[in-house]
Amino acid sequence: MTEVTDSNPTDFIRDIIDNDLRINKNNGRVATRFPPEPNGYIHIGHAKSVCLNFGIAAQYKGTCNLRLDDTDPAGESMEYVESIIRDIHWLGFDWQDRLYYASDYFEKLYQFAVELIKSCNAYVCSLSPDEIREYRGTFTEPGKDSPYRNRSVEENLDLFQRMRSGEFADGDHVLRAKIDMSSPNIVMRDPVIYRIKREPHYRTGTKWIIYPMYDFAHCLSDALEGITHSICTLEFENNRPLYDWIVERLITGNRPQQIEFARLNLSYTVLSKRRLIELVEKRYVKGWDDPRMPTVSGMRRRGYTPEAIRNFCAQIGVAKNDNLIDVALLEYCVREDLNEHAPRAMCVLRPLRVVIDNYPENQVEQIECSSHPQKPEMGTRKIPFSRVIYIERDDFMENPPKKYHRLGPGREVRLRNAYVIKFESMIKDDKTGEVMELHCSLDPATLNGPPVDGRKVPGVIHWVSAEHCIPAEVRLYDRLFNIENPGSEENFLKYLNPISLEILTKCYAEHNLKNVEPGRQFQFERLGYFCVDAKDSKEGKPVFNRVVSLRDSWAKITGGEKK
RNA sequence: UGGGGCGUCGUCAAGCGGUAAGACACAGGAUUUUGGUUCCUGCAUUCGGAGGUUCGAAUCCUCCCGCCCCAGCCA
Repeated sequence: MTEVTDSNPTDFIRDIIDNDLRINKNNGRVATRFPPEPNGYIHIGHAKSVCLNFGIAAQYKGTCNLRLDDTDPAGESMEYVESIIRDIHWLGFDWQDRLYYASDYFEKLYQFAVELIKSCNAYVCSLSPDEIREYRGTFTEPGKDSPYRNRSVEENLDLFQRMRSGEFADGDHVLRAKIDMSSPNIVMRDPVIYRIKREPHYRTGTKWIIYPMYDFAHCLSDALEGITHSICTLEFENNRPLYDWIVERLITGNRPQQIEFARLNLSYTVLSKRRLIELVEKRYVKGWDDPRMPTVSGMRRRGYTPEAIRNFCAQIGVAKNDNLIDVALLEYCVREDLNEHAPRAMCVLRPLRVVIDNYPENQVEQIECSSHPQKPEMGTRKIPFSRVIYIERDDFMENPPKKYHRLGPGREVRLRNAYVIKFESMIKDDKTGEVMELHCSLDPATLNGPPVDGRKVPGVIHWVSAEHCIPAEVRLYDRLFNIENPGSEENFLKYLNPISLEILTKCYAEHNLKNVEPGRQFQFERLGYFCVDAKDSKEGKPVFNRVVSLRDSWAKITGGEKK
């Protein structure tokens, strides 16, 4: 885990906290929590919330708890809990000993429910699910009171106890808060707060047959933990009156305050858990950590850094406007971080063989080059140069367009960190006409400086020595969807990008990349930032994931076709 | 349709009655052995619209328009 030292942003939530502190609310205490349900992996949208909650705690010298909101056994599992813990730690945040589970509060929550029954604020309702819906009314018509609304406290207590002990089938009864069936806010029309569900819970097993609903469990969990500011997303705004209603009746002293902000939407991807689960389960991606996924584990495997993600979250801000953040901002944030920290290397993705005719057959020269052009402190490495090298296929064009700076008939280019070479001839495949090999000559005086006669060589291309390079697999990723806002489409799968992954198996990398640490990032010069895949790399045969390409102003000029 | 929320540059987002920050994107230019980095420069006379209050309004008032959320025994 890295220590978070990012500077503090400002937003409307921090304004509220500043004001609370000014009036000494909660005795100047600030306590937040991040409350995921362990039914999926967390994604970049959760990261926004993680940065907000943990960031506020750090800024105000308060605390932020991690609480697993596991009140619905369906779909929840320890695998998800473990992934959430791993991902938040990786992002750079820590909750010390404050790891909590809503399921640890089940007994307390049950007692709270009993209390609510005793104060005539809750009742057992025996309507069927369909009937409950009918009785609820609509946006324009008020609901009707349940015929069970006025059961006696004794009967309610008895029934609720028997719900717990397993006397009834799922759906036979529920516990409801007794509020107002004619409330214009549908959430307040006697909401269900406990249901019978015969489903084993990943932590409590078969101990419980009834489970509290979110609205009941969440606010009380906050209160039990002494949370001061309960930050959640906008869709819970309608639930805030219920949050307050419950807390007012059951909690004395300091009560937590719910504050809502707009969830993150990112262009060209989806962030709803339902849709991400669908991508995983229907195998459109290779798992939750597929490098194309916007999950934290997917981004980690892709090669994103925690710093980049945190900085992104700081850049996008916190407000209440619906938003669709341009994925270009995320890419900017990784480039910014990796440009600073990733050592440079050379790798040829689509090799073209080049023979330097005037270079001696058995000569090998070790060229020392820096690992970072602006940071000498990052050191140097040696790269062998020899008679036969590989260059990138599209760094040669037989009929180059105007302004093309690379190799072509009659042209010269600089080999990065090495000599200037000049095109002499090419060998083509008789049948296909494809260029198979180039023959060039080098200018021996150009290793450490420009040509002595003062001629300009505008192009620089990367290369590897054929004899010394190592084979590598490189995976190029593109956006998962080909429309800006797939999340707004019901049939979002229709817009999956068919070429979101391109696997190149015949790449050649400089020999220094032979045994690299999984998870390490490099800049492959002129191409982009690449990360050693932590799962599929083999000893001496690394697999590289492209994190993000370099900005490419040449591609912009030529129409931006993908490399 | 009842309720709740939101409308400031292409995308985010400051602004809290004193005359529109910043970031990304975009467009130019300089430097460059990465068509990278870095560095300059440009980019809302106007804040969803219309009225009103005021010496002065994105900020206050009124009406209108648009978008999002809520009718799970999900969270």
